[in-house]
Amino acid sequence: MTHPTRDHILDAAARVFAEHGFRGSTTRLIADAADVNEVTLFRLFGSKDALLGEAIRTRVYEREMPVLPEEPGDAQAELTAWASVEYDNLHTHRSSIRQGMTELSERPELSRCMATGPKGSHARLRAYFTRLIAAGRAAKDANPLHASAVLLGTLFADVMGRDMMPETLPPAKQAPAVYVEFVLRSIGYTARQVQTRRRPSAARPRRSA
Amino acid sequence: MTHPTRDHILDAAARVFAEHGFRGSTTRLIADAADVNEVTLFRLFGSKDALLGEAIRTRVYEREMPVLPEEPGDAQAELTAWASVEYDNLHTHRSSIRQGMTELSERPELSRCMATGPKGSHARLRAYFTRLIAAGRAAKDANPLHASAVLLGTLFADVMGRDMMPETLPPAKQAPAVYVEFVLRSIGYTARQVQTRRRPSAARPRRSA
DNA sequence: CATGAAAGCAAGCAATTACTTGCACCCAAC
DNA sequence: GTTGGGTGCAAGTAATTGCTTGCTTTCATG
Repeated sequence: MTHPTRDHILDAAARVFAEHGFRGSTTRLIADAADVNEVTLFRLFGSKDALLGEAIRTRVYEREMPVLPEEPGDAQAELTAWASVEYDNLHTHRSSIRQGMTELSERPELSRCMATGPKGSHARLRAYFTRLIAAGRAAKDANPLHASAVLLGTLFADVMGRDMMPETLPPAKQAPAVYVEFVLRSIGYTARQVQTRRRPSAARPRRSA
Repeated sequence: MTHPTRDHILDAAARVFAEHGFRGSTTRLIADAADVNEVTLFRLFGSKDALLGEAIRTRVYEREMPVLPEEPGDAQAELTAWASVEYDNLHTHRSSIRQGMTELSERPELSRCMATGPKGSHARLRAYFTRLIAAGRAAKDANPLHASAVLLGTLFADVMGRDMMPETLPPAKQAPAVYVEFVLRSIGYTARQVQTRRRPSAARPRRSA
């Protein structure tokens, strides 16, 4: 209970930042949003830079990322589940992400913490595709980096563009599933049961080793 | 020659906007970039809003868009050519596009002119895929809206993300071709010569009707 | 050369903004 | 009860920013 208002202020600062960006987030605006006196901001955080820096780091970029199974089972289902979480994540933070992207040129110190999330997602996704291909469940000449770039890129672009032009996109509820299916088709994914049909009743794929 | 400096100033304003956004584009900064006196800006354009509004409209969003043939011929080649132009376009204006996206909430009047470009691209692309499918050159159950959303989205995301995390993307020079091939695979595209192999020496596809 | 439109220059104004200071207040712990 | 850490409040400061004003300079045209 040393600082009961710190979290509260950081939340408010992150909200204001998402809406107005760095320059637009005046200390008055943040203080009003947090319902504290403007002076309190400076006493607790020292400066606007420090406050917004901590707010952005802790409320936007240090979020948990979904994981993919080590060993691919039902790839369609697993990737759809993964993509849905990623999609919701992106959607929730779309304003902050937009603002953060434009701030990159003026605040390069944010660059590293901004990129870690997507980089991690890409690494996990590419590894998953690599395993899928190695297991012979997708075309041998399929390129896992391309598949990952396309799937992640499409999710990202959907979230960024939907507000402005929703009619150019599939319905939001189906979007992750649609994109996953599209990508799996391209890499020539074959479902497990088809692959292992010879063995009797292999309907339920084994869990990861 | 009524206003020899107008164009010059608009160019400079667009450059400053791309780097600093609306709030960051002070009239002093624009005047310096255009190498004119600050007062001239107000005499010629009236206000910062009017100046930047015209600059953004004319220098960023009223650009020419590449076209696709009415009748699909060599879809791989045609789409790659189209995507390359679109990609370069996006790349050239990526900073302005980023800035514009964040400004949407505060300057909704820009929304319409921001969306026309991508909406047009999407419409053309979807129509092209529709014809390709109707011509029996792609899977009958392929969805042209999905294909268009994925291809455009991937191009967009590539351009937006490459500065920050290039290692998660294919090399820039190959990117458009890679994405086109990936999408064509997914919709089960079959090249013309394969389709019309029965007729003798139909190597060169006919031009559009 | 004379004229007039357009640009430059110096100065300033009012509003905003990040940040500071000094003081009063509240409330839990000793 | 009193002490003390944290907060609110009022006021202020220096810098920035959009925009204006008054005047001088430039320069192509008649």
